[in-house]
This record gives sequence, structure tokens and C-alpha cells, in this order.
Amino acid sequence: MVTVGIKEVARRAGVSPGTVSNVLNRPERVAPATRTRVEEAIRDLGFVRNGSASTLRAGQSRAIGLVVLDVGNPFFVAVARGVEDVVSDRDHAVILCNSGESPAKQARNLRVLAEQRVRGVLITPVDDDTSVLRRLRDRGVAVVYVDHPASGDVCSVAVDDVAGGDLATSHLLAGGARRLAFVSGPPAIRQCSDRRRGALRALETAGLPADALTDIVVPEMNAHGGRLAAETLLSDGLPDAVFCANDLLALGVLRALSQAGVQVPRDVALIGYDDIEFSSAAAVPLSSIRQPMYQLGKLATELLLEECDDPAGHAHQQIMFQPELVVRESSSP
Amino acid sequence: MVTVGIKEVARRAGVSPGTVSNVLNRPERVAPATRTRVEEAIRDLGFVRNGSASTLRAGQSRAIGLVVLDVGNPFFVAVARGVEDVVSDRDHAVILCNSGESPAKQARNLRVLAEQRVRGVLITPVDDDTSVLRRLRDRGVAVVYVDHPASGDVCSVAVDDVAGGDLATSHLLAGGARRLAFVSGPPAIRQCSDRRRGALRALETAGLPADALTDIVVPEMNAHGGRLAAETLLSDGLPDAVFCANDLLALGVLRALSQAGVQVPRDVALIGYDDIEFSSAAAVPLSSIRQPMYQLGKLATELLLEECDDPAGHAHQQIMFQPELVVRESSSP
DNA sequence: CTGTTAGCGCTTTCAA
DNA sequence: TTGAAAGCGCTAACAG
Repeated sequence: MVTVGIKEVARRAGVSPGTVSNVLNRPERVAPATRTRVEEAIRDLGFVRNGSASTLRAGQSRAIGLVVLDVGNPFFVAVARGVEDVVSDRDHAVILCNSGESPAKQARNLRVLAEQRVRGVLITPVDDDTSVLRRLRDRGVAVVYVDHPASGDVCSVAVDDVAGGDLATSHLLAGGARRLAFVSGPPAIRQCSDRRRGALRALETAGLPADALTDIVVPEMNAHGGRLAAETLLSDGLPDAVFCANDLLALGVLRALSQAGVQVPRDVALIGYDDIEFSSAAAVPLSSIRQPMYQLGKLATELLLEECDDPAGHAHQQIMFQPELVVRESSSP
Repeated sequence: MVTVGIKEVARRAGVSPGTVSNVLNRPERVAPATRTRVEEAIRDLGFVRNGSASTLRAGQSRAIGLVVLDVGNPFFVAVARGVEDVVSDRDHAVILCNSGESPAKQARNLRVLAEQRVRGVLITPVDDDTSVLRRLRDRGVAVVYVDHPASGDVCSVAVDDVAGGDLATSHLLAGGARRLAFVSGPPAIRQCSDRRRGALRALETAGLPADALTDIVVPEMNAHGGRLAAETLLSDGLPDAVFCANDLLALGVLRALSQAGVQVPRDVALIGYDDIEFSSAAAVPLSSIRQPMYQLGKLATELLLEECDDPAGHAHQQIMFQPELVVRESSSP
């Protein structure tokens, strides 16, 4: 293991270590000729800055953390792309963590990020426990909530899930459905409870009782969860329409129902949420609620970096996007 | 920003900093009573070890890097899960990087990982340039190739892509196809060139000329690339069958062809590669080549950690899995 | 514009 | 079993 430090570079370039550091961090303060010499030495020696040393000395790293509920969900992949695109311009790195909707994993991820002394954290929290937030804050780590609305003391970028739930449900009701099922993950996940609230609101607006909506809760918001939900649907008797809290669930439901000989939308209407790319290519193209995923990641990152760069002058803001209904075959007879 | 260091913990527990460090790293060498006292102090103070300082002093971090071609591809997501599951048991972190099939981004990712002094790197390289590997090696970073066969001096875990290409093509030929198209990313991507070689082998076995296969190369191996390929297919005249280098491409092709009124498999047979979950749920369930994705990640990580733990006694090995044909509607009239 | 210098917080001998 | 002390490689004053 060859270790080339800033000292060797300095020696070879005939300058002091401090100058090498300046070339690395504030090149404009170094005379062009000197800079060139140092850069050559760096190249010749294959020097790579020791990030630990630099982080230790500088007090903070050039990395931010991104904690999502499910890396396997295209929704979060799109968010991550937005984050990446903003961050990579600024020579920062993104540490991507997956909480898998589990508070324990989320806590572990945050500990790792705290150990790494990341500058900030973008997080879609698994629940409403704000102690997480405070803990981070106390260590001087900036936090922005992604896809999770916040109140005054944090930045957040979210999409109106109540409106989305209303949109989806109103659409199903407009199609003639009267008995509905709502398939979702645990209600502790805010996206689930908000979308459900939206559904209830739509029911009320339509003058229907709240018990027109049956809840089917599954442990994971993916295709497997969807297949589980379909079993319940099949054994309990089909409703007129099914609203799934995300597209992965809806795809699983669709698949399992088809295999059981149930036809969508003839026998039951179906709508998902997120409008991931695969939904339009499904066996029955899936109606869904579209969200500005990439924008979510992009804007959240901009807010985070703004806060990092100027913690004092920064004013927290809560951004709320509006979702959009996309009608396809799965819900239109 | 409150900074709690090992010193404050030591003071509160009435021990020396060295002892706190021992509690953190070799708890068995500390008397149970002392240990308890220190652990309490850690908890009370909310101490989180400074990873930079510890990495700097220890010479290496408790993280490994994983560099994949496309985080948006479920294939790599499955691989990443395998990696995670192995690594999380050992109190290590995974830094997930996306090269997006670009050598420049790959180089940037590797520089970041080198800066972080990761213990090892799992990588699906974008091309056959081995200087990457050497560079890392010279710094004492262990490397394992994922989904990329290697020769004697590195560990690798891969799936036989030539066999897979043969499998897919033989299947199409058995269905009666005579004129074929192969849709893939740049041939510099080994997965593409190998699968193509397999296709040619199948052609030869069947006594058909190599020019029975038309190549359609697109810049990115995702659904968008697939749609691009479909345009070429439509304008150049449809072949009997299309073999796509991965399922994302195939899904894009399927979608664009359907929109143009072409029916699969009636007008043209189609097969993908990877057998991602979405493929079975597609408008026309997609035939594909199945690979042990999760196992790939798991085994690669085990090899990597083995090498990290005992670089001297470690013998490099190249693992090659065999792929499996999955026939669905898209290729069976 | 460049050099000197004092640590950042932790790990790890070595002694006690 | 525990403590004391010497840096790991780098950055950021400050001086020149």
C-alpha cells in the first residue's frame, strides 16, 4: 500500500504543504506557475486527498446523506437523480441510505451519517417521530424533509398527498364505484395516512359514508405487498374499485387479480400512485397520480445546500407541489 | 453545534480517553464495570464517534464502495440488496455509486471512494480498462468485479452472458425466427458484447449466417433506449424476432411497438434479459433470461470482506453462475 | 504569494 | 486492566 501524502507532493513540487492545500482548496490564491507545478506533482504521484484528514481538520465533510424509504422504488430513484444532479456540480458526494420503512434501519443510517459528519441530510422519515430531526440538528447537521411536509422549523419539499388521495378517489367515484378498497402500508407512514385522508374527503364530498372505504394494510409497499392485498380482496369479495397507495402495490394487485381470473377494469377498477415509468407499460396500463419526483429531489437539495452555506441567514421554507391525475385503462371502462 | 468527543465521555466516566476507545473497539479488554460506566456516559452525552478521526488514525474506514452501471435498473438494486445484507451484519457501511455507464462518472466515483479510504470496492466496470483496478489496488483497496468475469488476479462474480445470449437466441430460432435484431448499449459494455457473442454462437449452431443478426446500438440501456431502438426497427423493417440486452430495453421496445400498432409476439417475437420483476407484469409478459442477482451481490461481498480481512492468505477466485431461460408470452406464439 | 505551525479527535503502543 | 502520549494527514491562521 503506497501512501502519497500532501507532504510528498509538496517536496516534489518544491513548495510547502500549505501551498499544496491551497491548490486543492483555493486554487485562485496560488500563483499560476506554482499551481501548475503542484498539479503536475499531484498527477505524477497519483496523489488522492485523504478525505478523513481533511474532514477532521475542516470540521465537516463534503458529503450529504439521502435517506429514502425504498431504493427499489422508482419514485425514490427519480428523487435521487434530482439530488445527484445538483450535488455533483458542487463537488460533493451523496451517501444514499435505505431505511426500508423501518425505524431501526433509519436510526442506524442516521448514526452512520452522523459519524461521517455529513453536512446535511435529506430524509423521507419513516414516521412522525421528530426526535430524529432534533438529534441531527443538535450536531449542526442541516436537515430537509423530502416528500414529507414539515412545520416552521425545518425545510421540506412535499407533494400534497391529501389532494392526491382525493383526486384518485374522486376519479374512481366518477367512474361509478361505490364500494372502495384502499391498499397501503402501515398508517405510520405519512404518505399512506394522508392519501387515505384524501380518499375519505372525496367520499364525504360525494355524500358517501366513510365505511364505503375498506382498508387493507400490508407490511411493505411493493409488489409483494400488492399480491398479499389481492388475496384479501379475493377472499373478502371484490369492491368496485381499488386505490393503491403506490404503483408498486397496484402492479402487484393487478398481477395477482389477473392470475385469479379477475379482469381490470371490467370486474374492478384500479388506480395507483406515483406514476412510475413501468405503470404505463403494465399488462393493463395503470391509472395513477403523477408527482414531480425529480423536481422534489432537486429542490430539496438546493434548500439543503443553501442552509449549509449560510445557516444564519437561512429562512426555512415548506414547499408543497400539487399532484396530477393520469387516467389510463385500469380505471376507465 | 455541540461537539461531544471521546474526552468528554472519558471525563464523565472517570476514565482515560484510551479506555473509551477500547470500549468502542475492543470491549472485551475492558472490565465489565468500567465498560458499563463508559457506555452510560456515551448514552448520556449522546456521543457519536467521529468517523473521520477514527479512519484517519486507523488508516482505513469501515465502509466499502459499490459502483453500478445504473441505480435505476432493478438488476442492480437486487445486487445492492445482497451487498447490504452481508455488510450490515459487520457494522460496515456501503457507499453506493452510480456510473451511469460513463467512464468519466466511474472515474469520479472511484476518486471519491479512494478519498474516503474505503476498505474495498465492488464494481461493475463500464469497460475493460483495467487501469482502474490497478490504481485502486496500489492504494491497498481490495476489488471484486461484479457481473464481470475476471482473470487470475482479481476476484469476480459473474453470470455466463455468452451462454445467456445463446439461450435467448436459440429460443427465438426454435420459434421459427430467421431474421433477428439485437438491441443493446455500446459494445464496450461487456454484458452487451458477450450476449451478442452468445447470439452469434446460437446462429452458427443453427447453421445460419452471422448477418441474420442486425445490431441496433442505443446510448443507454433503459426504456428510453428501447423506444429509440423501436424507431429504427420500424423504419428499417421488422425482423422476425428481437433480442434485447436487458429488460428495460425490451420494455421500451414493447411499448413503442405497441403504440405503432405492432403486436408482440404475433408480428415480432421479443425477449429481454435479467428477468426483473416488472417484466412478468408487462402488457405482454416478457420472456427473459434470469440471473441470480441477489446471490451475485451477496457472494461478491463475502469475497471482498474475506480479502480485506486477510489480504495475504486470500486466493482470488472467479465465480461464474449460469443463467436460465424464462419463457413467457412475448416470444411464444 | 508562500511558509510555518498548531491542532482536528481518535487509536495504539508502551508503561504502570 | 488502565493511563499517558505520540501522531494519522490535512487545513487555516498568521507571519513573512
